[in-house]
Amino acid sequence: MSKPRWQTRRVTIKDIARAADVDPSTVTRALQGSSRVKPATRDRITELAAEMGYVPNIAARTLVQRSSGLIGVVIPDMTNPFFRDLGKGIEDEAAKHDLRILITDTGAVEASEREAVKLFLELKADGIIVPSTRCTQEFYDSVGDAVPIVHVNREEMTHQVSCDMVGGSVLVMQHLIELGHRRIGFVRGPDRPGREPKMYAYRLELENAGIDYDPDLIFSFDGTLDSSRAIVDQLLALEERPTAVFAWNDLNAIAMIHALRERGISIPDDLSIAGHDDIQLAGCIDPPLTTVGWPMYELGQQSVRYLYSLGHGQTPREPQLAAPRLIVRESTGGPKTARVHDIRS
Amino acid sequence: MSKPRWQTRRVTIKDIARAADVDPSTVTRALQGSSRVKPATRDRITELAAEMGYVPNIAARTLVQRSSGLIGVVIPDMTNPFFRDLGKGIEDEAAKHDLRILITDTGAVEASEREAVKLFLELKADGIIVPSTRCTQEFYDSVGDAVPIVHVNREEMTHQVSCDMVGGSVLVMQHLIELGHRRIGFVRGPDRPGREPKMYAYRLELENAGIDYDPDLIFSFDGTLDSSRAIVDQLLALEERPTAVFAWNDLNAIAMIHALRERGISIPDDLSIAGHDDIQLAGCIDPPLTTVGWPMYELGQQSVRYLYSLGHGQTPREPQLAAPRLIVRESTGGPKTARVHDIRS
DNA sequence: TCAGGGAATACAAACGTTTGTATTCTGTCA
DNA sequence: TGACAGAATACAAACGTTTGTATTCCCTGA
Repeated sequence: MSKPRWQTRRVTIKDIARAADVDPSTVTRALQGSSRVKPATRDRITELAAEMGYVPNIAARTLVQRSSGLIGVVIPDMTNPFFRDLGKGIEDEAAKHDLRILITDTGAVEASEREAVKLFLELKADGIIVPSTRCTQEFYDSVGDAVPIVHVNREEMTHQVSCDMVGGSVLVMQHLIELGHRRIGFVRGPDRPGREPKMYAYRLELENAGIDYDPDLIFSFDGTLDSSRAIVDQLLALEERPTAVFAWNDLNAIAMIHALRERGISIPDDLSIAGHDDIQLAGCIDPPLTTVGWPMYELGQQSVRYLYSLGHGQTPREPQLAAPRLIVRESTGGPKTARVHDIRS
Repeated sequence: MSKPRWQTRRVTIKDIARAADVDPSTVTRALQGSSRVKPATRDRITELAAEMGYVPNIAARTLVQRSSGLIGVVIPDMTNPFFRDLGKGIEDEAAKHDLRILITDTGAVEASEREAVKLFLELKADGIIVPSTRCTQEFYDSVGDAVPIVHVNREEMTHQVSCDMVGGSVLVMQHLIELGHRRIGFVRGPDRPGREPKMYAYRLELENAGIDYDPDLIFSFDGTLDSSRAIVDQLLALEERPTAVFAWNDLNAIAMIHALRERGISIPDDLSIAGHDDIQLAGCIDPPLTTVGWPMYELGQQSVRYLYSLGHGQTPREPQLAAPRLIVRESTGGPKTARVHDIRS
């Protein structure tokens, strides 16, 4: 294995020190703008550093400071638009604290998530943010308190910020029930068993409306297109079909709409469909999708603030749940231009 | 600022050494499975390490090894499904070389991309992979050769692997022309001026078919929904409308289809539309979208192999262009079940 | 019994920063 | 002129690994 030409020695603080004829510690202080060094010297050093193409060595800094200034974000599926705004919120808020973010996509695989967390631990990240974890609280307990970890949308975790999932689903269910639907299908997804806020809201609102719960109307979605298709087949095979379906998310809803239309079912005339997440495409498919949206950007910011308080030994104030908004579009018989309902309207 | 309880001293190799009554160097070698340490000792140490909850400090290792075992991936828009498979390919291939990957989403902003590259440089990454860069070759020249950098889909860059963009677009154009279209619209996107393989293929095939190039049929897409909508307005305002449009990508195509239908245009009867990328949803919108797909996973693997050869001073073999496949669906009058054409069929 | 040799382990320096403390310098005031 | 304060800078240790070399140990064979 020949010596790679890439690992040629890079410019270090010592090199700059030598060039500027000062001590390395002065260079450090100059570079971090410390008032302990004379302005003239500082300028000379800064200029020299730029000139020489100095690139700080995070590893060395991390070693002595025992923290890297990095926040790790562990995402199950980065193509889910749900996480894009979250990530942006995290990044912007992190920047305010001079923190930089690094992302890992786990493909929603539990083992990858563990690997990702381990990686960030090894990197001495200042914090880790985990939306929609696949691992258990036990795992997170086991990694100890080397670093603060904040979960997103996992209310059962110790440190978390979340959307008001129940509230969002309640909005959808009330909307469907107000439209007169009595047989409402529900698609359940990869939630942790026993912790299913959407399902909880579904049953709650059925009960409030005096509608009996029918297990035949519960379908299971695993995230794949095939699974959406299978749900449609299952649904159409029912003797007494539902008149509305609350899909797991927008991708699931869109795939189901497609499969239903292929089989000659008209949306929303024969069947209403509501999604979840309000992805960008939700408004520009045919028919446009009724769905629930969330302030993910703000949630991202919140998660960093929470992390930051944890990291500084403060007890973070109880995070309030992010409020959902219902966007009524044509897939449930809504108007051509979407109508938006906040939770309080 | 109270001392964060998180930075409590962690278990180090020295701690293990003390517990096992050996020298730190022996612990290192035991942990990396060196044959220089007696199997019995090795087992004892490994066990002890696990027991004590040892987490390696990447920073320290990076410092002495002058490389972190990390590959940085700089993605313009992580929600673009185009990059998901690429990322997976990168990750899997990287794992074969004991490298781990870290992702940054730049939001397609040039300045963020520079920041991201800088970060990976500071982290002493072993390599950087940049799909669809927004920066110039000059910038990448300026960062020097601290680390190998491989670009994806930027044929003008020194080190790159790419899809056969021209070939893909040729497939689309030939398909449309074979269908009898003579007025074919083209949507141009954020390509670097002067380097527009799609545009090149568009004009090439027009010429081959003896069709005059009409600048009125060229539209511009900036990645937003509004932009797609604007294109539709512009298109419909034409005196002599196109009968087919080659969209910039699937998202653009889907948004255009929606806007067109809103205005009463029937797809594909009044207007055929072809997309680009073959995202997951392309097959399950209405009408299903004719598009071009790419072996992104393989391309991801290829990029790591390329990186690896660079990093080891080998001249990487000329990477062959990844071959496109045309998926003909209903949006250009294709059959109910998609028909797939490879470039040689 | 001892020399020789390989296996196993210990030693020590190095990686590039940061930071607490010590030192030198400069100018001011008595 | 000399003492002193404060500014500016230098010194040196430390962070946690890795790795080349040196040392110790144990066994074999003569």
